Amino acid sequence: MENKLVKPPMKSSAIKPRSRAASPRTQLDPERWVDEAIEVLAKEGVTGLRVEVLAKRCGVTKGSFYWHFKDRQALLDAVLEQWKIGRIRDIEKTTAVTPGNERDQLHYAIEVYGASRNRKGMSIELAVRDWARHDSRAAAVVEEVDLYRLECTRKLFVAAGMSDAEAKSRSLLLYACVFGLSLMHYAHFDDDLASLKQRIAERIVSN
Amino acid sequence: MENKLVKPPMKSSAIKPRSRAASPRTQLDPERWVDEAIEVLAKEGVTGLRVEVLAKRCGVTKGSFYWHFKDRQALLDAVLEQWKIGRIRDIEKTTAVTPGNERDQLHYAIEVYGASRNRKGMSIELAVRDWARHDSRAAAVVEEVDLYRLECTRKLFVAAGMSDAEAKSRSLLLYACVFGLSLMHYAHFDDDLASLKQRIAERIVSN
DNA sequence: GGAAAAGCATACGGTAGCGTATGGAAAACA
DNA sequence: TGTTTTCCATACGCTACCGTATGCTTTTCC
Repeated sequence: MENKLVKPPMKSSAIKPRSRAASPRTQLDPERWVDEAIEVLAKEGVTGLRVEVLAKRCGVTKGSFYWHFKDRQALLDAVLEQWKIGRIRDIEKTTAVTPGNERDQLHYAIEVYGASRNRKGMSIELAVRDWARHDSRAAAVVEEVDLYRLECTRKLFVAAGMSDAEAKSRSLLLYACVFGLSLMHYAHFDDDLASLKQRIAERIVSN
Repeated sequence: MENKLVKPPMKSSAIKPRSRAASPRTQLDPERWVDEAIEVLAKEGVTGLRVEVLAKRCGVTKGSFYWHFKDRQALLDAVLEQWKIGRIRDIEKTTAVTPGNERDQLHYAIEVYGASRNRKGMSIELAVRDWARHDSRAAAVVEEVDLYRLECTRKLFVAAGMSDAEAKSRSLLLYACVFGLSLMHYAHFDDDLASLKQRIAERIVSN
């Protein structure tokens, strides 16, 4: 008893935190909670992220939750942390400079968010950003991620031959457009949305 | 009794819905509720738009609310309707074609949202768009407003001498960027955010 | 001035959610 | 095997909501 930690020990390794080697049985949840929480966050937003709802999704009750987390806020913090880690790792993958095809990478960075695929990722993105409008913790994380992203694509624009000032403005334009598009409802604005998006991408990336 | 209407009579005129000409006394609230609701919506989001909270803000109790509205959903519908009306009227004002200075109008349309002013308007905008992610009614209204906006700026781009296809893509780029920027946290990305925004606006509007 | 309606307050039942307390089962350890 | 620790279920009190019922007060109308 008296074990209410903000974060449980998290015995390092991914599976089987126990000492023995063979016990794939009841499968206890170290960070399963956070993964499931992010799912709910994407679909319902922060306000829909209730501990009793989450527990039901995990097939357990609140009792389990409050053993792993001090309170709801501790879960929210963990969600933000995991989201940040994941985003930064993703950005590094996408924007690692490979001299010669920087513009292709920029196009890829645009497409990766825009399409039907990665719909879930964008849902999380929007949920976190809306969250950030009311919560300073979330706002801080979003700022961190944004600055990292902006810096990464800025480097790509510089590597593609642009001035520093131009690279900065293009970098901001790129992400603003990506997130903005995901916020709009323009499905009936044109028959050929693909080429519409293509034009936009060219406008962002080209000289 | 038995007067539960989805919308009360709304005796046409703006003030004094009564017949007599002189009774500026207790000030009963026909659409005051909706105005106040939009305030709350901007600050707390749809999920924060509770009838008891709203009633307290209006200085009354639920009893009053449920006389004016059938239920919470009726208020939400009224909010959406009023938002739509207001947006469309605003767009018409901003983008009315006055031959010769279409590009200035486009720049103005960008600035009008971007700056410190109109912070409240953008809060409402984002709240409604987040709302639209979970509610089909809100989504329909957002789509309507978006298509109207996109069409208006499209005409401006055409009037400025662009091809139809180019005008469409620029129009979409414009609004995506405007909303996207309001979603990001880039305050520390550069010392001179003003010229950064200026560059972006040029990229959107210029040839 | 009195009846009728408008506008609001109060009180009630019901649900959902948070966090706590406590006990029980299963695993780990000795 | 027995004790300790881990992990989870159940039950509780509390608050914030929604929507309804009912009654009171102020206008409105005749």
